[in-house]
Amino acid sequence: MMSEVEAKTASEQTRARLLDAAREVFAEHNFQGATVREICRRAEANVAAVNYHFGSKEGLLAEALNFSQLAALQKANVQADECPKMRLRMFLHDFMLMLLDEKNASTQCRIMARELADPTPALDQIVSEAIAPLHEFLGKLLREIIGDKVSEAELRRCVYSIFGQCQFYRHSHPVLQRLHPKLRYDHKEIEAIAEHITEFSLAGIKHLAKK
Amino acid sequence: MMSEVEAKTASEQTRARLLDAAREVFAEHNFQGATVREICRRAEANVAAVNYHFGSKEGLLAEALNFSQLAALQKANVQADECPKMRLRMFLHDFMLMLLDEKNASTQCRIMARELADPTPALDQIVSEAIAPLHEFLGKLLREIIGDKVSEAELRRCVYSIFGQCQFYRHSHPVLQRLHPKLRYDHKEIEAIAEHITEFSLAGIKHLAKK
DNA sequence: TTTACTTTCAAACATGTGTTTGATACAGTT
DNA sequence: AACTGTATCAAACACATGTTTGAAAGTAAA
Repeated sequence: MMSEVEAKTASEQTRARLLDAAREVFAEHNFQGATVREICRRAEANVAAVNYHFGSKEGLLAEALNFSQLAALQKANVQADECPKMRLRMFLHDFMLMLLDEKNASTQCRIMARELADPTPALDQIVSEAIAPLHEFLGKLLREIIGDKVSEAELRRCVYSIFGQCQFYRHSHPVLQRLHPKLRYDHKEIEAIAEHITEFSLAGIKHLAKK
Repeated sequence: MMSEVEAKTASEQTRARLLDAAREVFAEHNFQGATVREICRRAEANVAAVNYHFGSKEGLLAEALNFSQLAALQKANVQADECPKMRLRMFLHDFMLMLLDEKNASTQCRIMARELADPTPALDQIVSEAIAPLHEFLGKLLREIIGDKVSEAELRRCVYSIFGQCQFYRHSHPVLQRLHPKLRYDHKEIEAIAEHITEFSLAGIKHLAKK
């Protein structure tokens, strides 16, 4: 995930530290709940630093967003020399790892999840830069599997069905933890989840294709 | 959905007005974002009323939660004289109506969705009183369809797959609105969604059962 | 070194928050 | 009518928030 603190000047370093800290705090609390003071405390910067470098708390959030990992995932998938079903399996595997692996930089996903629940102006940016391309990507992939018999509206609902299953494990994590306290999102569990979603969804898709 | 303002004494009426207003405001903002002053303004009560009648903002939230509609839905479904597949279809239809119909009292669902994103002590109550029974209900229903060949863990993932699809339309509503501004959750659309989830999921379940 | 500019800092500002207070109005009982 | 416990109210309290300010420290070119 690479931290950003490798810049040059002292000013650039504080900027980078602020961005790192902001990603952490925005991932832990929603926009309203995250405080500038907490971010600055973790970045070891003065409270005024956020407004000096980013204009406002909102400006900081906008710059803290980073979708490069998500874009890379899609690019690698498109370039992979595999059949559509296999690419769906690969995508769900990589996507769920990104979504659930705690050691990884899923901070971006967490921030996005919080924006869904309580939108700020940043959601427009997230939708146009990250979610819309992602939905288009999966739509095209499903179209390769499903053929031309299925309407555009039905295809879209299949995309929703898949992302819905994926996001459930992130959104409902607080609930699942209470229902099954032993639950841990380790590598093995994540792969089992991805495999389940793949099988479940492929069956659903095929059924709709031949109906 | 029946408002609660039909009580006896003046004190009970303000209590009821406060609860109604609280459900509205908690549904619109998350717990932190909802302000006592806004609730009291809508209830046409004094700011001190919340603490007088409910002890605190948290106490108000705890009393504002109400899962009777959800429980009634399950009870009716269990008592229905239909085959399991048909009961799944009925459940998803009713559940999605409850989840998405804006005219209906989906305020409870909205509050629950907000608690998922940013848990407060009320989430424990929500999980034990509403979500755990709901998951158990759907688990039993799926077991009737899927038979005994599938492990408990796989069955649970099927439950997750279904609820994931359902919740997606609520959680991601802000996103879907931006992606497809013409989208409206009218009765017809909700029924189409429920039908899609039913077909998609039944295919997924059957596939896992015979694997 | 001097100068001009950028960056940091402690403090203050303005506002919004949940909660408390003490007085006042109201209800029902005697 | 007088009394008593309850409910309402405006005001204040205590605290947290994002942001601004003006001075101090730092930086780099002349």
